[in-house]
Amino acid sequence: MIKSMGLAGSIAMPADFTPLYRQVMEEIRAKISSGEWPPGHRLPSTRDLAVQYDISPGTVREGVNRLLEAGDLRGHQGLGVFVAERPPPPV
Amino acid sequence: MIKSMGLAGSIAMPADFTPLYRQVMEEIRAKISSGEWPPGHRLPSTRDLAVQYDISPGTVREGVNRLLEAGDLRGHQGLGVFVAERPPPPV
DNA sequence: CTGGATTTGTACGTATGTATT
DNA sequence: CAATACATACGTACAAATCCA
Repeated sequence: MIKSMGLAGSIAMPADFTPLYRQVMEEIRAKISSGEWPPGHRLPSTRDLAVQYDISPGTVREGVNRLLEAGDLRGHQGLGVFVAERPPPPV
Repeated sequence: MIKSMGLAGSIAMPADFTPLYRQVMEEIRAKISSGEWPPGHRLPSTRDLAVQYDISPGTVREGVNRLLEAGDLRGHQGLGVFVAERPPPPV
């Protein structure tokens, strides 16, 4: 689950803070690794993910963009974002 | 050089259109490859690059973010963005 | 065939927080 | 303390592609 922690206006930021967009990446990668979202699976729309996580669409997009760049996901305009058929090559 | 081509309001979009943020990535990678920006070199600030390219800071950031993720660049808050000392591992 | 709805992709803008000089 | 610069988060707008009634 993604917790925004109410950063704005908070007194102190925890040392182990993980940015929301990175939490999004972790959530998605976890679902892929666990098999909940197998290769070819279509993800919920950006807007739906934003509603689910209670964060802005732009922040979801930020995380998804990096997974697209990394090769974990494949995006198709008008269709959706899908789990890559072949996992990205390890570093 | 980055040319925005005046997308908004244009009659037709060229088939070989490359997004502005990708042109930014190419420009930066070209300067790194050519040796103009060697490892450890500090890049101009995001704002300065935006002025140079005549695009918005957010779009520069979009390209820089992906190069940071890919390992080509290293960012340091309050300091700037630097060419990575060691090039990212090839895919 | 046409038009609307949906969804990704791109671009821009604003605000705030954090780190360094 | 002030200025600079990156990092994050949110928001808006429009274009392009797809699907479907």
